[in-house]
Amino acid sequence: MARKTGSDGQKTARDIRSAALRLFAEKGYAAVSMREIARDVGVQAGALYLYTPDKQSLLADLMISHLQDLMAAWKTELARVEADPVARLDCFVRFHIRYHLQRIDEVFIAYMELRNLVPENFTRVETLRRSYERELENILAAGQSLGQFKSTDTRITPLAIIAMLNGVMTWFRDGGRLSRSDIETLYLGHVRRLVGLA
Amino acid sequence: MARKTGSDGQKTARDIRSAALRLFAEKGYAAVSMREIARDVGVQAGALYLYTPDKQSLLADLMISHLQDLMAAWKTELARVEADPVARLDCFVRFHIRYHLQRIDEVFIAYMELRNLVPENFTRVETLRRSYERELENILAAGQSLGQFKSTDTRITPLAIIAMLNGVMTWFRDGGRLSRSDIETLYLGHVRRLVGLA
DNA sequence: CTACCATTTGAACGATCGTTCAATTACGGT
DNA sequence: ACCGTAATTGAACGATCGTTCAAATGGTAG
Repeated sequence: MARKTGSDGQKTARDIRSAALRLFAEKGYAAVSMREIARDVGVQAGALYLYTPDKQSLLADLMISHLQDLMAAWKTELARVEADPVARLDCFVRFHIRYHLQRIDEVFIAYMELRNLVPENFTRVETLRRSYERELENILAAGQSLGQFKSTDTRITPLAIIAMLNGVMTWFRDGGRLSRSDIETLYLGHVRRLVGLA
Repeated sequence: MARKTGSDGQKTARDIRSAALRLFAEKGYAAVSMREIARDVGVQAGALYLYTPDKQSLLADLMISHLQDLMAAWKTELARVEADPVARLDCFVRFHIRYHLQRIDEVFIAYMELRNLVPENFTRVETLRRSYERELENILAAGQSLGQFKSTDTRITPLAIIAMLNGVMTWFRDGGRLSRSDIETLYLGHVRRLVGLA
């Protein structure tokens, strides 16, 4: 028994990625076997290797894709906003929350599975994260130089803000007391005050 | 060959805990074998079972102990502070950063290894975390009712603050540009502004 | 219809895992 | 010195892991 009726390589590829993403986020990379991913997709473990060279590449690819997509999406969003640092900060906060709340599993692995990357992949992921963080740094630096934001450490304050925003992804669930829009607004308030805006 | 000269059960117990803590934090629970922990300590894997019923108990114990110690330490600290919410908030922020910067591995596993707990242990850990979070909630609620802090969501704002504080543990290293005391002061500034102070 | 490529299976390899337990040795108290 | 308990070893069990690959089957184009 081999190839099955109706098999579709492109669909299988997508299914593998999405199963891996979900299972890695839920149980952790090391705790999820290739057999478990395969079972979830409905194939045998050996089939996965037609789509990924190995387990590590599967994880790295998921993480790197996420960060690249994030950056591309941010750039698109940024292009729609006026150059004013206050408007950009608002935009960043809302974007970050909205984008990540739609990709909770990606956020999880992007932050929690760094330990499972081999050095080369770790470096690539770190570099991508760093460039995203630098976007917020630039906004804060511009706002501070215009006297709009309080003068703070422009390397540390962005880290603080992003950590705070990312915290949402650990507890938020649709159907709770607060809507996604509520969260955006609440956290925008936190951030605005934190940087010294009303 | 069996018991070795100079063996000391109490020392071995301590060594096992500290090796497990370090390795779990560094590589993740699922990625670390009992053999690796044993090797680190200088015994065989079978020896670990004199000290812990199983691997899961080792993890759960590390996490639960940490949270219990944290709460005890916080209560001790709190007893030294006047009842003023502003003073208490300051105290909480400095305490949280100082305490956790001395226990980076514990923080790591307390947040990153929840997924690897069996339901019963998960519940116990969640309960302990929740009671710590409630301490900050109480401070904020008191400060808001006295008009000292801006009126915000007293469930969400503490989560935001703790997430932000915990972010420090992912990047701080001694010997960098900022000292621990610098970090405390910087983050206290963030938090004070965030709650509408200063 | 045929040939070729795509897709999948299932068996197997070498490796490691969590855990158990009988045997061995060390230590301390009487 | 002797005995009982503590501490450790090392072998082994049953299980699972990541990965490879030859064989088998499906689908499509000419």
